[in-house]
Amino acid sequence: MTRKDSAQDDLDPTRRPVTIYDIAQIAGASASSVSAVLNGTWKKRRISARLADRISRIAEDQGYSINLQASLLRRDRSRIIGMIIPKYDNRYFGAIAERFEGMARAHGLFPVITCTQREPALEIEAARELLAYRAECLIVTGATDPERVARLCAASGVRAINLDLPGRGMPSVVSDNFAGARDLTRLILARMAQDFGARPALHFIGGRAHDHNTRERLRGFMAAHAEAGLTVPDGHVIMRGYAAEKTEAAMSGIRLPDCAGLFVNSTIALEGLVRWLVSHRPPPQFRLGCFDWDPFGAFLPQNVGMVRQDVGAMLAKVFDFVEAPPQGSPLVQIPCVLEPFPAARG
Amino acid sequence: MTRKDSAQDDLDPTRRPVTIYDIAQIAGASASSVSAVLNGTWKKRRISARLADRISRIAEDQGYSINLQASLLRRDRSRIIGMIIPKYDNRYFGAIAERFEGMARAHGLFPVITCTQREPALEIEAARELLAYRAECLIVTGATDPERVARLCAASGVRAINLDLPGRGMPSVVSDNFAGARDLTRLILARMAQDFGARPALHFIGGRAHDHNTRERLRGFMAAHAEAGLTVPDGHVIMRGYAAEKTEAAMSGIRLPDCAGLFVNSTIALEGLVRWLVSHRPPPQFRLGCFDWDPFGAFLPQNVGMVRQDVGAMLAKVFDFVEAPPQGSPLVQIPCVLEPFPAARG
DNA sequence: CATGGATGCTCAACCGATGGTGCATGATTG
DNA sequence: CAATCATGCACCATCGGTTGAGCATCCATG
Repeated sequence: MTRKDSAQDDLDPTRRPVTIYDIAQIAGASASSVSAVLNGTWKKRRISARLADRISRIAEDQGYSINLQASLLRRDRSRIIGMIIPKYDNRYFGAIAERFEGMARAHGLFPVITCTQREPALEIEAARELLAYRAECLIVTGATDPERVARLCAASGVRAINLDLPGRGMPSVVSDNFAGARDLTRLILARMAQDFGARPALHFIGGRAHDHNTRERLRGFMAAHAEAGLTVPDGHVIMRGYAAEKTEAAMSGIRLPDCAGLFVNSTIALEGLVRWLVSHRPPPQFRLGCFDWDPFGAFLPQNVGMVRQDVGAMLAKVFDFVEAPPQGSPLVQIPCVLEPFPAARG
Repeated sequence: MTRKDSAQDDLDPTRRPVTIYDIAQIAGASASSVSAVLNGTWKKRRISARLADRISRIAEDQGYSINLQASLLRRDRSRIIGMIIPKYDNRYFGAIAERFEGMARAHGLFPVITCTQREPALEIEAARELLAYRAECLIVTGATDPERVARLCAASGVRAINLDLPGRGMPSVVSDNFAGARDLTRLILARMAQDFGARPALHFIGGRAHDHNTRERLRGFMAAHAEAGLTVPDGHVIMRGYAAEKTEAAMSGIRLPDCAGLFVNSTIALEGLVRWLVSHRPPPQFRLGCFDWDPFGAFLPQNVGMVRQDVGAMLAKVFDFVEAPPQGSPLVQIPCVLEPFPAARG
């Protein structure tokens, strides 16, 4: 094989990628013509179809790949849309990431997602990096300190949109956590009445006391109790964070009554609960409901229903804001979907 | 507020980001000095600490953010490492994405992940895009056509590493699907013998017949039957794809014997099975095991165990290859971890 | 006081693509 | 046959950093 078969002789790691100058040389044309042909502006620039054809062919068999670094440097828009997200590995955030990518592509944007492990330092770091790549817009999902990120973006003139958690000074799209939690609490109470003829105040487990979503859900939880004429004792609300281990430990630390109902705040907390269930017998009369959805969560026999956040609707709203920046900093609440499970299963 | 408070007066979307030239102007220094100071090479370039300090301070309060597009264009390395992955929204791929990001950052690389929905066209598209961003290396996870991607990368002189599925012509890191499936099959058979005193040939459900992993797992499934002196009837192997709906439909299409054991090939198939279980009664004597792990899968009462792929070990090997490109195209198999669940639960 | 070496900084050529401007040619018109 | 216009292309500045090379200045040395 001679050196000339360009795209074929691989293996050489020192070979630099083909540029428009290489192609210009081969075609006996100028780099600007090559550029025009390859980015589709050749008609406007009055390049002949003959030359356009020749250049396209050469680019093809040289395996040309545009250098977006260079292209974007020159252009005014990067078409990069960034997202920072706490985790990938649960269904809620997994679904957000996946839908976000799909919708971004559908809008002709290049999505870059970074996962920040709920660590404030990583969030800032990730935001900086996305800004350095000149992202046009940043979607800030479930951030611990969205305002800090918002300031960073504002300083660079980049728009930021909050998802999942609200923040001052930027548009936010969140679930209607209050209504979702209230409805779920009602459901658990109703099922307990139906199955056990009793309606004790429920326990609330998981999340962080200062987290907006947890607060809203707790508010809904309380509202449902209030409307049922129930008072929730202090010890019934247990918020030690989102990690599964923390929930597992918390469960070991309390004594549930013989007839108990549990409001589980997130599938991660549910995972902890489920670990606890392996080694401890649940109370004889036991029901639970979970805020957030997981396909397998439905198969816990005591689970009466799950609240599913409407990821599609949330992202649709986010992209509305991307397309048409809103006035001010609206807070949009998207209704959740309550999925009750069939009764009488355990 | 006067116009001079640079980083503070936000809101103006037409404002261009601050460049090293702006800073040079303010500092009364040259752009090259600013560049040297801001990228840490100033000592080597014999810039005085005094000037370095002044420049740093100015950069700080101008809210300077380097334009990586420009920086990377000039440098030889992009430090971008790309990954294409079929989905985010199951625990296996979610864990891969999350670990990958963490490890990439630990190696000083910028991870960019793209999710391809198992669509060959999207895979190629995504690979092209990552190459256009001049990624230094591409991790190809669970691709439907890894060789095509490999050719694309080779043509650009970019290294590609296969993860989860092997491919010719590039290093591959995959699970030891054969051993994992064999061990899981043994476990299911043993539990059925223990619980029901019977050991019928199991059913295998989920996956695609031409998928490498499915083939290997089927081989392990068969090997375990063979060593137990069992023959697997033709109708027992049902491979109609990975989607949950397909598994659900497939389950409705077969009649399980009264004493049945199921090898479920992936948690996605398990999700389908679980949907089927809602509306249909399982056979009176029923056990299952699942290849792939999910925290909630453990709570299906008939589930005797799950095979967990060792994502940490797989990615560690991948990054070994990233750091030190191997000779040739080795295929590394990483052992899976079988997690048996406590017996006597249903 | 010439010589040599450090010190502190600037100049200018890149990296690869883009697009405004302008120069030849050939075709068309008065 | 000159004037006008369309056609087909090339030239070159530019985007924002990076970096080899080089120019002053200052201090120490013989």
